[in-house]
Amino acid sequence: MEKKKIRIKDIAQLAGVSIGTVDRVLHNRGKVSDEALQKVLETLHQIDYKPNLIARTLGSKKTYRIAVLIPDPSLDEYWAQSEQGITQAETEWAQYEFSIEPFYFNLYDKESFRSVAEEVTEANPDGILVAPIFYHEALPYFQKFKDMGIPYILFNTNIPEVEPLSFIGQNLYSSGKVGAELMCLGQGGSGNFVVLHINEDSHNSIHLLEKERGFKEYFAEHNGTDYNIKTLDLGNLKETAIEKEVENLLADPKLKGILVSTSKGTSLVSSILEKSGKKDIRLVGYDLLKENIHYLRAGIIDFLINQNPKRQAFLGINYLANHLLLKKAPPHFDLFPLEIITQQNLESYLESTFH
Amino acid sequence: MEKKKIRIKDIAQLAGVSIGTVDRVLHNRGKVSDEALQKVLETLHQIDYKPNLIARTLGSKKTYRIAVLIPDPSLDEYWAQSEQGITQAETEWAQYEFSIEPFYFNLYDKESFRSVAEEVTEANPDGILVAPIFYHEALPYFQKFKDMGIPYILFNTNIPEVEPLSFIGQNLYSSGKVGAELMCLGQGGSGNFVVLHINEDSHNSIHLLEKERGFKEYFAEHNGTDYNIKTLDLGNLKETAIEKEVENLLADPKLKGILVSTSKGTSLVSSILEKSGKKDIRLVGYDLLKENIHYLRAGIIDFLINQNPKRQAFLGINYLANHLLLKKAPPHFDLFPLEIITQQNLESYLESTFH
DNA sequence: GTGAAAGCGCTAACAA
DNA sequence: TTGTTAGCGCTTTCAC
Repeated sequence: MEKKKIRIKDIAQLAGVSIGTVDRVLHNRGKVSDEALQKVLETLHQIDYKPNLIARTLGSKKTYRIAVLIPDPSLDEYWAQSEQGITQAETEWAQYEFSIEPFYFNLYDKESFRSVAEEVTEANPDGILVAPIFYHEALPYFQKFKDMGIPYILFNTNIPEVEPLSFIGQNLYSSGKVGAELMCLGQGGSGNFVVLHINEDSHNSIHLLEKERGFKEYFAEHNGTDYNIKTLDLGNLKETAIEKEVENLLADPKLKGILVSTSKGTSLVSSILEKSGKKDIRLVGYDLLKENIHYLRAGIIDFLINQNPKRQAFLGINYLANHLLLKKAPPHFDLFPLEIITQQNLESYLESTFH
Repeated sequence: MEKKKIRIKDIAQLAGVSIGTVDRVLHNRGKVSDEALQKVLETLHQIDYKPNLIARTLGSKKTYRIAVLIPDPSLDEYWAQSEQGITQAETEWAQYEFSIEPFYFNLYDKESFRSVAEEVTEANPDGILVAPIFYHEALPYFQKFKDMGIPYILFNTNIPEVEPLSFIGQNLYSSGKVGAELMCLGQGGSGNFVVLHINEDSHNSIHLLEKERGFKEYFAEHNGTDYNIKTLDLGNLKETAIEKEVENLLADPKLKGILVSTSKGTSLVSSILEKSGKKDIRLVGYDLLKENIHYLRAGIIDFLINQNPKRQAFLGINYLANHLLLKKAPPHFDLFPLEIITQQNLESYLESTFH
């Protein structure tokens, strides 16, 4: 049971070489003669050496630089919450040699993503945390990062084929199903239902389409034929135009419920629904934005699904830091639970440490 | 922006004393003259010193011992989940010199709590994590721990008057309200509803009574007079007797729903309800036990409220470790969100790293 | 190619 | 009561 720890010094002694040589072998850096190499490798085989990571980081003066590539937090409350998570992780790691360099792109501008991603490659960081919401624009950069040997972690939106070190986020297909379940809860599944995409380019974002797919699948699984699902994509319209469209929807007497696929869109639709005075439309949306909290309390929004952007980003930095500093591999996937927020459990989410 | 790190050495220089003295002040160990003390405290005030924990653990050979005082995990699935959280925390802190010593008592035997708590005091650990489910039996031990200067953190059940370093758990009053909300969702609030306490000594546990209080309060706030709430305490009965009682309940044609206040009780009631064949009774219970998961999937249970025992225990160890190692104060309260589990979001909870 | 030696920031033992 | 110093295990530099 009681294994005494083996140090580099011990290996050196056993192999009959110096500490420096062992170090060179362990990290294959510097030049080592074949003879020495063999001796060290052999003793390494015979024993179970576990490097003391604490000593390693203390001894090394390297400071790691992590780049964060996300939408500009000052333009969007959802991303502001992500940024909070990053800041929190930053302070927790402050004692070590870490620096976090933010790179913000415009949520509505693919070009800006491109140019900012370019800056990231120029900065040549030791690790990257990125929310790749523009699929096509992001792809080539991951190839670059890979070529440069820079590890990257994705959050919010996954692109499995770029093989990130880790993905942090939710299963959006399931998310859509949960949305549908909440839609039907207690009111049956018959009538007209709408999925609303607002404020993002839904064609380019698997993101929203996945939610839509799950939503429809739930109905297909659970209901007869007595329902109708409509999808509306208001991504490119101005606010007044969106308002018109939503009002049109609400005019439908058979409309039973709306799922809004984005957090910001949820606020917008809530305000329109409130103005309309209609009380019997079930509204399900996303995330604990200020306005959404307000409308949930007011009973306009019936349910929110929480994506927990703050914690997503927080864990992203944590995983990267652990990987770089302690060579500790993060999970390949960290899929967050699909948290359902209602009037009654809302406060418990707001009070708890991580929301 | 660019804060360079402050070392003990720097403080010593600024204060005009030696690093030994600074160390003594920081940890108030050894003797320090008032004059030196003042000088050091003053410079400490002026700067923001963050000790390098890596260097500290490397330099120190102290190994901290944390005692964990909880119900025997092998006798109860809920507590088995707590234990998992402890194990996980243990591995995360493994690199530092930490050891965790478990002390298990019998969930159904107050005497065993007493004797095991006695063992804890004899072990004289550096910190204690405890789930004080027996109120009266626990009280005197906290006094002892306090006298011995051992910090303790409570989870699951709070006893504010013993002034723990931290409490980790849920607001049970709100939990009862959420239970009531889920009870009424989509089916209105009229009819007969029951709160069932099973398998624990509810008189001695504020725990369950708080949930009950919240449950009733919700109805008082939201409904007219067209409802009826009954409380049933089956704590001391045998399984067959419980079964009888529940069957009696189910015979009531006006019965609309049941809230079961314990996780184990939830399983039991589910099996009875399933056998009865009644499909229209709404059942709300607690926690992701294996059986509960089964009954939720089968549609017998409509909603589960997740208390997240694993994470509660995990954070307990974490807070203790941070306190001991980093002198970092944990939050006085860490109130967990009241997570609502449905058929559709269940998998996302099971898949996610922390459940 | 290799070994020796000086740190990294902190603790703890020792001398003064 | 105070200052000095030798580690902790590893990295990194610098002679040889």
